[in-house]
Amino acid sequence: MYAVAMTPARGDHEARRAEVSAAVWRVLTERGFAGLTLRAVAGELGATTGLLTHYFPSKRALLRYALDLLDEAHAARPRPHAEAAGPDAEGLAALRAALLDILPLTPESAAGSRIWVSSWDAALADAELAGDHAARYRRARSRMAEFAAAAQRRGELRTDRTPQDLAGAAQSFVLGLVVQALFAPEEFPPERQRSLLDAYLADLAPDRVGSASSA
Amino acid sequence: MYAVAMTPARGDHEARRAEVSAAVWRVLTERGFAGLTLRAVAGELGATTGLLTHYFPSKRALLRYALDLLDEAHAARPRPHAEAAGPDAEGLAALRAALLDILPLTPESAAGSRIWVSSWDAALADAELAGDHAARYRRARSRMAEFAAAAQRRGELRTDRTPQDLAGAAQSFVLGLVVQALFAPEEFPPERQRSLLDAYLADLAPDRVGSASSA
DNA sequence: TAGTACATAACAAGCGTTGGGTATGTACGC
DNA sequence: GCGTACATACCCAACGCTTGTTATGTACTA
Repeated sequence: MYAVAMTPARGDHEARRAEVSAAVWRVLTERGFAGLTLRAVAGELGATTGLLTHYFPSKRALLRYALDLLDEAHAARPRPHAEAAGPDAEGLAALRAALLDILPLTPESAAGSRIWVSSWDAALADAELAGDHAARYRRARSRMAEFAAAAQRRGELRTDRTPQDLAGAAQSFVLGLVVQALFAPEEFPPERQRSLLDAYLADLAPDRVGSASSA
Repeated sequence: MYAVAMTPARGDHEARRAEVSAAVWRVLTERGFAGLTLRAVAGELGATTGLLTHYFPSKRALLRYALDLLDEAHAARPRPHAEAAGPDAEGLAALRAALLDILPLTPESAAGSRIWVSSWDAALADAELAGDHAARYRRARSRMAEFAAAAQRRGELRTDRTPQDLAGAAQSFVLGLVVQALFAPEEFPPERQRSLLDAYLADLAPDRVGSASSA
């Protein structure tokens, strides 16, 4: 339950930190990094900056924790696409599910995407944040590379590319689609995002022989 | 000539504004948007904030002008890829050239990419800036859609997709590749960016019969 | 009584912006 | 050719405000 608990079991330190992080997310989606101030976060929380400094030593620490938590929450959340593909989906279905999970197909995931895109500026200017991001994307890539390798073994993906190239290319495609969808949501509605992704994946199928024959 | 003229022909208003914009670019590449202050720009220029306010009514105006000028400069710059493909290249070659021009293949274009990615946060929080960006990307997409349509007519691209879908997908792919290259430059060196793009375009070829893709 | 969980208030630093001051031009009547 | 008049191009100093951070006070809990 994500109810807006007034006070979360006084003394529950970790829950309070999570609540603060959620307030950070809200501020980021609404005002971007330029609008992320301690007072804005506190206001979003109905509290004062004194609360924030009680739980976090600095603004940077607060931000890193919020981003970490967002990433974890994304990884741990119920995944409609992954489950639709079956909990132990392998190969192409798993790859497709992983890619779909990145796209801003719902308002909530759009808010999350918005935060990640926004965080790129801060990250590129801060070595530590950049390292966090690089690690995150690398991890996602290697996970997808495993799916791609399995898909190749199953004959679902063309084998004239390495799984790493397939994963890197697919992640590129999806990340770029996220950006475009954020800037032109009416031009890239969920259905089109899905169809573009499926078209992309269809082109990665192994060469079919004789499907349309001509000399 | 891009010499660092000490004073650009006193009275040359526009040249000064361009110089200021260049200083903005430098600050953005080095410190990101969080570090973009009038004092930083002035310091980069060896001047004071008085100079800036003399040429621009506000910081926002200064930023918009700098981004506009960066976009124009990109569009007008000598294009090695476009020229290699021939000045009047059409179809797939033109599309490939346009896509290559977006990738951060050189340190200079990497700096430009860095600025654009950084600007996404500010843009997503500012309707006017977001409009500028959306217009820019839309324009680029429609240009590429024309190339794609020509390529289809020439039999260079598969025809079971609309030119708009092909352009949108290609731009997504390239934008995402830009992001990944910025965060993991050692993993996405220029050669790999190029080969990933070429692999992507190869998959968009019309279905070939019987010729397993040579690789 | 001790400690946690805050609110409150103040701090110095830095921000965008403003306005006054000062050179350095250009225009023009003489 | 020269002095006056005015505009341009800046520097400099200061304004009011916001920022992250710190210190202090206070209520509640155990």
